[in-house]
Amino acid sequence: MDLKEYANMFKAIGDETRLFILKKMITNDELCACKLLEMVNCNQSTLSHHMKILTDSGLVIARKDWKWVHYSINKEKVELLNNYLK
Amino acid sequence: MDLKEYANMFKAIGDETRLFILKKMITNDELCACKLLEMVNCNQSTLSHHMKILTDSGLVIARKDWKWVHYSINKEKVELLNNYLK
DNA sequence: CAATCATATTGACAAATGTCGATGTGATAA
DNA sequence: TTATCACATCGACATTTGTCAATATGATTG
Repeated sequence: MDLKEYANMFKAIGDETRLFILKKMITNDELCACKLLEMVNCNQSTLSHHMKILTDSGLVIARKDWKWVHYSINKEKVELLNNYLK
Repeated sequence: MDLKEYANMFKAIGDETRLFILKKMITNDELCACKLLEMVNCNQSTLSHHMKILTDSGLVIARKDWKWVHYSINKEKVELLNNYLK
């Protein structure tokens, strides 16, 4: 975990929609894409794009189950982020 | 402090150069622009631009003294950021 | 097989971003 | 006054970003 990766994680949540999603995921354990789509007020492809950025950053984990994808927080990475500016 | 402001703070440090600067400022109390310029490996106007983004976000405070501008962490805001994802 | 479902990918676009050189500003010094 | 200093602003540019409609994928169901 170097500076670049941290910057990338901060960038991932430096967007209102994605920060909203991450907040929801903190209190919801797991959420599938369709549930998120109801909450988020954007296009399905846009949501998919946002989720890719969040998972690529490492902050979010995607778990495929049947036809659904369940997203959850990567607690370890969020913890690292919370401690990085101390 | 609403979602938008938080997203904006995260975005401010979602850039490698600016995250580097903020990290330096955590361990250095106050730094003037010219000191930062030595550390950062970018153009003076570029640095000025980055500092504006950091101060606009609220994470950094600028104090003008003679011809120098001294930048320092806004501890309160950084603390809020550290607690936002819990 | 064809149809449906949840999600991903593609292509396109306007808007935002990071960067630089050049210039402006406002204060101090000679 | 002119020159210098520290920093900000402007103008330009290539790159990245967020967004959507359309289409693709891959698994399930009829």
